[in-house]
Amino acid sequence: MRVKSRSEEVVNAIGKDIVNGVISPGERLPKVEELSEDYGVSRTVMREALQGLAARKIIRANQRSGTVVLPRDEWQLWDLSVMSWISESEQRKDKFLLDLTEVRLGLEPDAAALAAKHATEEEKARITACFERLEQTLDDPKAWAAADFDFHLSIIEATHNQLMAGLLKLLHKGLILSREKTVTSLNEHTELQQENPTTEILNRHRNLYEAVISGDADRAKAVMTDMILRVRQLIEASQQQQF
Amino acid sequence: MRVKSRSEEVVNAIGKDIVNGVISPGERLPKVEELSEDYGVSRTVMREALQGLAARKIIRANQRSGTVVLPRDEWQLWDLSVMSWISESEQRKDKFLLDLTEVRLGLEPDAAALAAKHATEEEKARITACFERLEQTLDDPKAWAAADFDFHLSIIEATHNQLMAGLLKLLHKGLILSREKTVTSLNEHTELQQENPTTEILNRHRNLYEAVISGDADRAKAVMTDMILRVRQLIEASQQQQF
DNA sequence: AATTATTTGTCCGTATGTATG
DNA sequence: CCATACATACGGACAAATAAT
Repeated sequence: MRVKSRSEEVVNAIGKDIVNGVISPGERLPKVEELSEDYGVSRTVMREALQGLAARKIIRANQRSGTVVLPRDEWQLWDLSVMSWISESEQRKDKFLLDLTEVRLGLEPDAAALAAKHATEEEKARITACFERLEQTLDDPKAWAAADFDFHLSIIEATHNQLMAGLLKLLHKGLILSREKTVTSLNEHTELQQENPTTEILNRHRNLYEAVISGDADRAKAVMTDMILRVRQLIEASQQQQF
Repeated sequence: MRVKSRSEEVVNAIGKDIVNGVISPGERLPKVEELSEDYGVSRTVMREALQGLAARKIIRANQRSGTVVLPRDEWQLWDLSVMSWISESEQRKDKFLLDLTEVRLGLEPDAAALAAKHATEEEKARITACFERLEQTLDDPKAWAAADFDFHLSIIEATHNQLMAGLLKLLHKGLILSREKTVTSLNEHTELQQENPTTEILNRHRNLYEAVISGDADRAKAVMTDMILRVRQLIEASQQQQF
């Protein structure tokens, strides 16, 4: 396992505080020397940490006038660290999951259509292998989640659009983060709502799989749209229920 | 204007070299001391620069074994700096512009629909103001481009989805970068293709504007889709022509 | 308009940690 | 398990920018 550097730790600590409103946009951070004392690291490390936050457009450093927190709409949300801080934030995580799903709804059906159009034989073979893994892990939720991730990934990477692929990869990682941090587990919830959800879900995946492999872009798009709409329903239901 | 720090300059220099294949994925960079000598900066600055590249998943630093360039599919493409390097790369920029447009096609129609559904009175007023600015700048290409950017932004921000808004903002900035670096200017090209493109384009924008203001989500989505498909046609035509 | 004070930005000598052979 | 080579971390000094006086 990869061990986090000191500056990464500090980035996470300060980043979480900012996301959770402990420090608000517009406020000024203490100067570097003070911060480095607070967090028990050298100025070098603290400077690197501040640069990490600045790269994500969360703070801006100005000579003499100090370092300030930038307004929320400037933050670079499409970053795994920022996503993890939001996923852990009680105030933010619900809206975050819905927003992610909305973006997914725009992109992933198109990605499926592109994959149906452009997948090479090699890519189709990989998609097939991923689907077969899905069939075999119906009874093991953890293995199924991993297989599901790989299945979607194999389709995403067949789009031959690196920008879209990178974005959807990040989005799915965000979804996983979001699910991990959700106490009222979505898995448990789906089990409550339906008698036999897994075979129905597998059939949806089979539809998608067949559409992509057979090169039917329109059907792939439609099936993917349905799948995500279904997920959104479950999320909305699960979030309603909390009150 | 904001002046770039030394480390930012070094990030750009090395980043461009990597994007252009001067240094390839898998290759190892010289050690920090050597690099800092090559670029005429201190080790501190070079370390900050390397961290900037590492944050974008372009390199990974390992103790003892040194710093290596990561494979392309790990790079964080959704970053303005990375986008600017690609936009300046002769080998990459054409595909990049098409890929961007494809992502736009997935997202922005949905964003328009969301805006039509959720825009507040205040946001509608801003959208109206932006549209009126469009009407008034028909004869000034530079002012029109700026007004166009703001018009799209005003719709994007009415989605009430910060993730989508941040993404589309970045995407539009990427489009601008891409256009700036394109020698065979798209503007000139459109003028060659049509007699009177500007009024037709304005009418498309009026359709979109009216749909959003009247809360007609389906129409807003359809009009936006048409607009982007039209842009894609022009891009494809312009890129074909280069040979 | 000039000076000063404060804070970030830069430099470098040194020490420590860690993975590789 | 040791030696080596590299990134990582420390801290004191100075440079540059700019808000306040």
